[in-house]
Amino acid sequence: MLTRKRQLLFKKQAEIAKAIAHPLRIAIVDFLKDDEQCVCDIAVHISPERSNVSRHLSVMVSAGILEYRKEGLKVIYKLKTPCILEFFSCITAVLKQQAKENEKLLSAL
Amino acid sequence: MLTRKRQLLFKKQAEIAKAIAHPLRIAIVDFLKDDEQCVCDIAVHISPERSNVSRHLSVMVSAGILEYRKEGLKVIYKLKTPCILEFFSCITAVLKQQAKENEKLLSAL
DNA sequence: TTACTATATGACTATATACTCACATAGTAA
DNA sequence: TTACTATGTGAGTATATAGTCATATAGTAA
Repeated sequence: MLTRKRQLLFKKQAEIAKAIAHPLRIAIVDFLKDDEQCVCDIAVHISPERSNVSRHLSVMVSAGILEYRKEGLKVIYKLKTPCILEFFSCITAVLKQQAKENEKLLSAL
Repeated sequence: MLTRKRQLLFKKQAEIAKAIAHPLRIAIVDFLKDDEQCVCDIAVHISPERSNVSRHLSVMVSAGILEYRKEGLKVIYKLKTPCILEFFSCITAVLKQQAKENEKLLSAL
């Protein structure tokens, strides 16, 4: 059985993974990959529902994925742990494999 | 705004991320990192609730993270996309950074 | 001060997810 | 056939998450 210590580790890891596991949040992370951005620009780029964007941003801040600074009226978010981006290269690999399998299946029909 | 195509991509990526984002599922992936394992051993190692373990396994199979084969009565699961493991090294980096910050905060009190 | 802009949050509803129990299925062995 | 073992699933409840609207806060500018 798992030790308490390992259980705690897996729980923490799951919290971080959960904080990424949403289409809009992934879109936000992708949008932030090169540069920090204000909520205003994130909203324009990702989704017009400001309050929803705010919530998604705060989920990722709580999880330690993003950080922000205030500049006048604007709040500017940026990736705190850019290695998150590597995660997507793996996910993309999973998706490619799935596509390959579907292709195989299709050609067998 | 996001194109439909990119929205679809982010949705797919989120599905895969969601399939990992659970403490038990992470524990299972970790348990499978070196070798394939039957449900019986996974249950012994991770959690005694067989039906719950079954469900978590099927979530990850649907997402394309795991695959399985049957051998007699046993069903043996293995990682289909081992790059998932790299994901954890990033998550661990996030956790380490958080720990460092907490330390800093503590020493400032 | 008032009016304005950018962002965050409370409260609510809708939906998704996790867990549990009982039962079903499928393979094994007598 | 019956009895057994390993695994999966239906149905229910409990909990978590997402999205929306209205409102609050904080900074700016007149």
